[in-house]
Amino acid sequence: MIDDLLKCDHHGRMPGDQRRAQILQSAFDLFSQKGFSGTTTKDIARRSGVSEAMVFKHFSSKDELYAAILEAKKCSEGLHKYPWESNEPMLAAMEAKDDLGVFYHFARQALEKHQADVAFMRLLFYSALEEHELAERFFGEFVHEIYRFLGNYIAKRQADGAFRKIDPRIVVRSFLGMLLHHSLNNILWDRKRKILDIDNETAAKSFAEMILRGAAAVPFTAAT
Amino acid sequence: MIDDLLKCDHHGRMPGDQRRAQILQSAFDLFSQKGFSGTTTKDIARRSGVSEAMVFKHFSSKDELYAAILEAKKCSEGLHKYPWESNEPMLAAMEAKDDLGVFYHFARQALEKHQADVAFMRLLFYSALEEHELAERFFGEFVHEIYRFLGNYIAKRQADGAFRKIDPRIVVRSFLGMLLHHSLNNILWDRKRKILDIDNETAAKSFAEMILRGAAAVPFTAAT
DNA sequence: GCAGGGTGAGTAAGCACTTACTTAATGCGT
DNA sequence: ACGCATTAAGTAAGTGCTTACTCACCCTGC
Repeated sequence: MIDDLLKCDHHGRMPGDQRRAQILQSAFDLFSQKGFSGTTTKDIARRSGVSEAMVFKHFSSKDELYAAILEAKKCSEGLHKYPWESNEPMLAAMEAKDDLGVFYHFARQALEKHQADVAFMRLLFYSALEEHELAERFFGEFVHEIYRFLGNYIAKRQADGAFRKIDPRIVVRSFLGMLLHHSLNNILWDRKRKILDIDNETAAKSFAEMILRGAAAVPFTAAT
Repeated sequence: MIDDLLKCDHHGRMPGDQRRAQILQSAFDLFSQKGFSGTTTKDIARRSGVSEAMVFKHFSSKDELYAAILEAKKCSEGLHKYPWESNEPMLAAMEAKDDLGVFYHFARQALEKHQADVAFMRLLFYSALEEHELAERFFGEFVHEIYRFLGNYIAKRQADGAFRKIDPRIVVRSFLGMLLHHSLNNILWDRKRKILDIDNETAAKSFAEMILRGAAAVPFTAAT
């Protein structure tokens, strides 16, 4: 996640930066599993293979450790921050006004990301419930930008006459709802996929088609 | 919630049942605010206006207190458990094969319930993250039943030729996604309604129309 | 030889939970 | 209507353990 080099379960000494990253990673794993108040600094130390004192040599408090995780995540996300960054197929579809393609590739990227980063999703949920200000800001900025970006595209396509008259933010909310709820089911409530077991491609395709039919001005006919 | 009589901040003695209910309510409020491990038995006692020992006279452990909350909720929900119980307009719409009415009244009831019971929603989220077995069972049964009920209706309407060929569970997932995500925004991430501020009627209407256009066999035309 | 990674053994406060005890209500026989 | 036993509501002050956090002091590789 943060740094793959730290995987070596090195018994002896370790450069400071590397040990710091390892502690960060251990804390991340544990916070995402058991929440902030459900995780002890002793647990974090044990998982990092060091004494508790080392944790406090790198981070002055448990709270600071939490803040450092979010800071690290914010940076490490980098180019992959939004589902349209480094998503060439989606940007190409936007250019070509291929609405189904736009929604499909957006959905695909989002679902893959949720699946690849279950721990981070859990952490975000915990911090939303615990009302950690940093997480709230993180989520606020991120979601706001998605509404802006997708909303703009929808408004433009409404002007083209492709989409019916409806508040674009409602379309975005519906679409994100499908994606997030699907991921939430897979992460939290139905991890065994007992209710619905479909792969990301099928899900992305279904949700894209659903939202497109839902928002289209003229009856939509599937390519297949 | 559990019992309104307990509102009296009665300084002196109180009948056992009443005090028990009061402690249950305090614990419910605190668990939903700060999670299970974020809440102390001392907090619960203070909020109930009694000593910690009283908490343990009524409930043998913190875990049992948690279980008692879920048990109490399970019963108190009663007739209002599912969004179609005591929802005459929706059942009437089903009878009349008024698909828009079915989705609208379902959505309306669900959104109202989420809004009225924010604390319970938070508690369910916490317990999903904390993987409390009782909460998982609670959620599993509930969601499973919703998929069965709505899925059946959709399958029947597919047989009528009203809905296109698509796995009904995907339609249900899309629809529940819209509703839950909308409530989640209002409860957790966008409590100030900065991104999207619409009332439940508008939301229910929009989502119902969206899912119906998304799933309909023939192009849907709105009544308005 | 010394900077910096690393620790063992703390500390004070907080945790879930218990014990030994006091106080207020409720019968109930006379 | 009274005294008195019984019971239930309530608590102060613990129990042993865990928590976040500290400090004095080792090593070891360069």
